[in-house]
Amino acid sequence: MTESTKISKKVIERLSEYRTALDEQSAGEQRNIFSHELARLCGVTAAQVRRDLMSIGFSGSSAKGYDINELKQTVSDFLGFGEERRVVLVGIGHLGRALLDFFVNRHPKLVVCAGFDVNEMRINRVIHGVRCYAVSEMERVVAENRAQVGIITVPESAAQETAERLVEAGVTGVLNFAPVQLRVPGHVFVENLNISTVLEKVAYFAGLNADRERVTK
Amino acid sequence: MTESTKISKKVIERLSEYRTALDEQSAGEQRNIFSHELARLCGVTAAQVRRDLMSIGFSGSSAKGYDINELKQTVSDFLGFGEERRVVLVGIGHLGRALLDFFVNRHPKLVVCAGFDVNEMRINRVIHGVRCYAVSEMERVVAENRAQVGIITVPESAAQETAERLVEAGVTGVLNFAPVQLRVPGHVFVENLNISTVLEKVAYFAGLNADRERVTK
DNA sequence: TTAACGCTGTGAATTTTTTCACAGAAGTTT
DNA sequence: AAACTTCTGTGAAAAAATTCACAGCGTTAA
Ligand SMILES: NC(=O)c1ccc[n+]([C@@H]2O[C@H](COP(=O)([O-])OP(=O)(O)OC[C@H]3O[C@@H](n4cnc5c(N)ncnc54)[C@H](O)[C@@H]3O)[C@@H](O)[C@H]2O)c1
Ligand SMILES: NC(=O)c1ccc[n+]([C@@H]2O[C@H](COP(=O)([O-])OP(=O)(O)OC[C@H]3O[C@@H](n4cnc5c(N)ncnc54)[C@H](O)[C@@H]3O)[C@@H](O)[C@H]2O)c1
Repeated sequence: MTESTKISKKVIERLSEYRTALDEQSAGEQRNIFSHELARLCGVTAAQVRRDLMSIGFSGSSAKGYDINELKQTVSDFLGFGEERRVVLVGIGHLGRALLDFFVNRHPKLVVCAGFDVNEMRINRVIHGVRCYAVSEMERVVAENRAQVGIITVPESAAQETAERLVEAGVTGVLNFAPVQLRVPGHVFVENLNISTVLEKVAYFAGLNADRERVTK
Repeated sequence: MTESTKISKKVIERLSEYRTALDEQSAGEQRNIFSHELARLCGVTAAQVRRDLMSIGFSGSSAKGYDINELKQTVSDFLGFGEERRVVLVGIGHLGRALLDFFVNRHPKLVVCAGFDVNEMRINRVIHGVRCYAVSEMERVVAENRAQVGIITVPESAAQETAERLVEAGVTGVLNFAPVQLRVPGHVFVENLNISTVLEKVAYFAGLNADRERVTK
């Protein structure tokens, strides 16, 4: 094991955002960036940026700030983008297809290498550039591709069994869009992304704000 | 103002999850639920459930736990689902259509009442049951519907202007899927949901886990 | 050469979030 | 009716995340 101190989910998320922001900037001619500039791009504080970069041992100069290319490289390496990471997607429905369309050829290091579905209509076709298979082939295809990440966009009722199959096939990280709590072995990382929950949260605060406006006026 | 103490985003998110979990349970005949049961359904601790419910002033009985119906009602009311909340969606592309399909008639109190796009092909049509308009009609339609929430699924380059239009039209909460930091007035709540970031996070931890497995074995 | 500036890196303080741990309630058993 | 059991509600402790605040450095200006 190479790692010294464990780094939290929150920090990883922000590092990913820093990298994305820098990528978008990179068309520009700017070679360096200050913590407060990066902070503004990502909607966090300058101190937070410095802390996060400190936590991965990256440092800049007080006069110039951070070297953009070096920083991108360091963060990419840290996130494990030194080599391609393979991702598979299960459930090629509305959301699954949107994600395929979005990720294919978009990300340099995360490549969606296969899709799976139970629907005959989807099987053995290439959708948005990704070959789709029957779920019965999952074990083989995941292994052949050495895929570590699985995206679950199947109906809620099929999510648990899908997770189990993915784990069985060798996946160690799952991004789950179905609104269920998956039960997986301890060595598997699961992130549940429940879009309804997020929307309900937005609605709640939208309501508070609307009320406040009404009162204030 | 009615509110006593402010409740954090995290708590709101979990409350939403509790409600969802209970809804799914509700087919069952169980009338009461213990904190540890609800906790398990939602992947949190029992203490957390009790704390969260305490924070909205809901209490159960030590013998029976919480009354499911009462709890659903209380949480729903707290989240502002006493009345219908109107939502509009801008950018009827791949992701936008998936979301329309998903939310329409799915949520009892969050109703997507209109969609907007610049593409002629989408305008003045009904997609997944939702009427779609030209963005030039946003002000009128949002006002007529008293929509408080806007979902942004336009390309990154159009996200900021879309946000401004939405806010102008009266929206006080925005769920933004474009990977940019929106600048909005202080009375508007913005939640950025960057799916790439989430996937990168999953990939990172999947990598760690895969490494660990390899070492352990 | 000296002074001034604006930044980074980072202990320390603060705030936020989570967990602990237990008194007291309500039911059950003996 | 006493002894158990198992839960909730909640102070208090602990842990995690964020912010403060400033020494020290490289750069520029005079
Ligand atoms: N569409 C959205 O915007 C959205 C938003 C939030 C959450 N979700 C969640 O994402 C999931 C998918 O949503 P959707 O709208 O794309 O649904 P969908 O019905 O359009 O697609 C589901 C797909 O999964 C396939 N499928 C069913 N069982 C399967 C199995 N056992 N193995 C493999 N594939 C299987 C179906 O054939 C179908 O193609 C659901 O759990 C939903 O709750 C969707
Ligand atoms: N598809 C996904 O799974 C996915 C995942 C993560 C993030 N996103 C983000 O969501 C956004 C949309 O993604 P998509 O895949 O649906 O893209 P898309 O190109 O399929 O859809 C974009 C839609 O927005 C419309 N549009 C463009 N400019 C507009 C404007 N000014 N006003 C109103 N409508 C406008 C287009 O006509 C099109 O219908 C992008 O910002 C993308 O980065 C998408």
